[in-house]
Amino acid sequence: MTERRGKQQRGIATQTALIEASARVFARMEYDTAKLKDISEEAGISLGSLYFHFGNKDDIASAVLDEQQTRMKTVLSAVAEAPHEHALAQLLSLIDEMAALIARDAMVQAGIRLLNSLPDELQARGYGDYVSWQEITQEIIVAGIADGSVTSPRPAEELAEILNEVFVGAQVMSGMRDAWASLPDRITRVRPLLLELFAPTGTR
Amino acid sequence: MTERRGKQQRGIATQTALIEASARVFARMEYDTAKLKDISEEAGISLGSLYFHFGNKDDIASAVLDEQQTRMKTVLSAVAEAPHEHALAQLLSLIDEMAALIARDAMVQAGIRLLNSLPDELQARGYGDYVSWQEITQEIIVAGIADGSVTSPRPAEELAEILNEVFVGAQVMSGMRDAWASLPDRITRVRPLLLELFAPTGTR
Amino acid sequence: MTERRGKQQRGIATQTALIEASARVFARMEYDTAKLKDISEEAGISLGSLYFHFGNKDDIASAVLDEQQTRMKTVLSAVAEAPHEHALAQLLSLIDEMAALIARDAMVQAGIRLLNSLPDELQARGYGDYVSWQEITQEIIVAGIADGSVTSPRPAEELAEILNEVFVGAQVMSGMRDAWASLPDRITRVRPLLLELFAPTGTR
Amino acid sequence: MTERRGKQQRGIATQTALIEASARVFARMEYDTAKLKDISEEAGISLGSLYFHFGNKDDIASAVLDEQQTRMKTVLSAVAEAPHEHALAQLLSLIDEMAALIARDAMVQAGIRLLNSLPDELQARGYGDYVSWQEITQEIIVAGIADGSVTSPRPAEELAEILNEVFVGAQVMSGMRDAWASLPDRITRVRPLLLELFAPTGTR
DNA sequence: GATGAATGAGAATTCATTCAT
DNA sequence: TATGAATGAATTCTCATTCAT
Repeated sequence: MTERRGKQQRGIATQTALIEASARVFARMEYDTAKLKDISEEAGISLGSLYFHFGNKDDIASAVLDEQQTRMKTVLSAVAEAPHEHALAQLLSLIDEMAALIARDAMVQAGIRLLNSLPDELQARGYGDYVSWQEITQEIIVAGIADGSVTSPRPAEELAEILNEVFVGAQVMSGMRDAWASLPDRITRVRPLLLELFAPTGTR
Repeated sequence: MTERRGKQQRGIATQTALIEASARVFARMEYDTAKLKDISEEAGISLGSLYFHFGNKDDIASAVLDEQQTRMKTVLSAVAEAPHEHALAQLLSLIDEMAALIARDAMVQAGIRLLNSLPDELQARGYGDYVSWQEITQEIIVAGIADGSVTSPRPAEELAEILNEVFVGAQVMSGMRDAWASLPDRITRVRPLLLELFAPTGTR
Repeated sequence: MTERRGKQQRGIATQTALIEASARVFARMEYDTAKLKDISEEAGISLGSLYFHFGNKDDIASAVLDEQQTRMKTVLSAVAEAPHEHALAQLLSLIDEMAALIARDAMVQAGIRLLNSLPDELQARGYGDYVSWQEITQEIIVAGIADGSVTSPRPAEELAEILNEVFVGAQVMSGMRDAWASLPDRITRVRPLLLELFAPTGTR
Repeated sequence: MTERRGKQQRGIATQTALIEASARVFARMEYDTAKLKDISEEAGISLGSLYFHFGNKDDIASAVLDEQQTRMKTVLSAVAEAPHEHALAQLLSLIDEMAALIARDAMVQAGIRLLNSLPDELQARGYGDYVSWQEITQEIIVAGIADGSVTSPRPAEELAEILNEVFVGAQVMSGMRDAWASLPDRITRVRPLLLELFAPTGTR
């Protein structure tokens, strides 16, 4: 019994190591560019073992994407539960936290890069879409409109879309330039623009 | 003479067809995902012929990137030569024209996508960088500061960087959603933000 | 431990089989004429496996050349350690042994043939040269001059060069005519000439 | 008529240029290593034209080999017709002349190299063999035995074979080291050995 | 669970040869 | 005659996946 548990634990450790190595690799290069050998070498674990734990390349990417979503949701929940003056403050806080997460977590970086280079089968599995993130921000924006912190006359959907664009732009540029290290700074830098977006000067 | 020209023309026609087919393929998928057979089939030209005109996959990507740069420079020159009230107007016009170009031209779309999926050797050849574009916009911004149309207290470099972020964000989102068709609209939509960026309300 | 050794052994066995099959193929035809499929079929091992063990065609040729050198050095050492009346006897013995080795060992035959058909990259790796063999014989000749067994007034370097020519001539002819089978006989046949070379009649 | 003759002349000039370019290329590398494009570039003549004049790669090699034989026969005849004290002198003279020819004539160099790297079909066409050369020298040796200039007790065939070996050895070494430039010197250097071969000291 | 080895289905690339002009 | 272009049949090489231990 103890032995079995030992084995299980060992297996889980391997699996974790593999997912983390995958994240590091996928954060560096596209899906097709990343070779399973790169991953097994990055993890220091044999290719055979990789296949014991994951059925194929797609599954590994899925695992990374799942883990990414988990980590993003954790941040999301934390922000949701923290007290905020109003919805706009919460939204800005969410963006800050998300930027910080991306900057520090290769798993999330990998997920971001994977979204742009996923084969069709995986796209179909429901990854490969910014939709859910956009829905979340949109909800907060709606709340902001309700509580008066968002005064822009634009519809919530459009605001969410624009926010997304700006955020993605900062992500892409920081991803290209310095492996996302500069993302938090970049976000800080565009905050005035976002404020103007959500609460234009004339309307405040 | 005519004979020679005839042969050259045929070759040039094939080469052009190949570059355009490559552009369509690279606009759809990453460098590694795109197979040379995809290109040769898209062009209706044999793989062998492809290799007669281009030495290898890298060379084809290079040719696409070269042609992209040519087309972007054409638009750039046109905007530079057109009369504008002031530098800021010129900058906004440039962005509009560039968005329109991207939306309609697979060559430019391919170039954009290639920038994110280029193998190292090609990166080294001087592609793979937004730098030159950023320098161009920065120059115009400097002119705008000089002629008073840009009133933001931020340094020109930072303004250029932020503009770039917003533009790239719109590119990426439109690229994912609808093959860049919505890019011009997206740019139109963020214009107020850009105005606020370059000429903040309090400073106008 | 046993398990690991078992796996390694299997791999080594395959590798050995591949090198030996390569030797047989390269002994029969030039580098460019030999196809990797010839080798993999000769070895009864898949092309993929060949690439698992050797990165490319050059590496296989290198492996063959390395093994050839090893085998030649083995003979060399054996002759060096065996007792001889004088250096000239040792030299003649070395030539005999080398001829016998060439006649019986496809690895060495392959190496010989490869030397004439190696691509430039491999030439550069230090193969593709008779120099070291010539240096060895030259050293023995110098010893022969010292111990009086070599009485020719020619400089040692020239003697080594001429010896080399005669030896190579016999190699080439036997290689063309009967896959090196006749080499030992040919060497025996030219012995009087070699004696005359090292100890001319008038000087003995 | 004149026009036709003009055209024919032009064609012959092209053909000659092609054969000579082929010779230069084949003198540098093996049959399989030499690419038809190498030849057409060396000649400065298009690949298409090459195929107009020669049916395929084999035919080009054949043409080179034919021309080589012509040139060797010319030297042979010249030596045969020149007056000599005795057959041995003629033989040595023949070897000298042949060495000089090889050293200066890329066509002959090409032929030599081709002999070792010819595909089977060409071997079958009667090239690929030193036999005829050996027969020629053997005949002279027989004459030498008859006129007393060759005093070796060895049979003529063996003498011819050994001569061949030594000559080939010198060819190969000079071919590898300096594109056959040193061949005449090498031949001069081994002359005492050859004398000893044909007229051993004790028998003169 | 884990590993090194093996495999086959592509993918990139080469090149003798043919074609259209 | 001559040429640039085109082609297809190899050939080398890659890599996700499977296998044996």
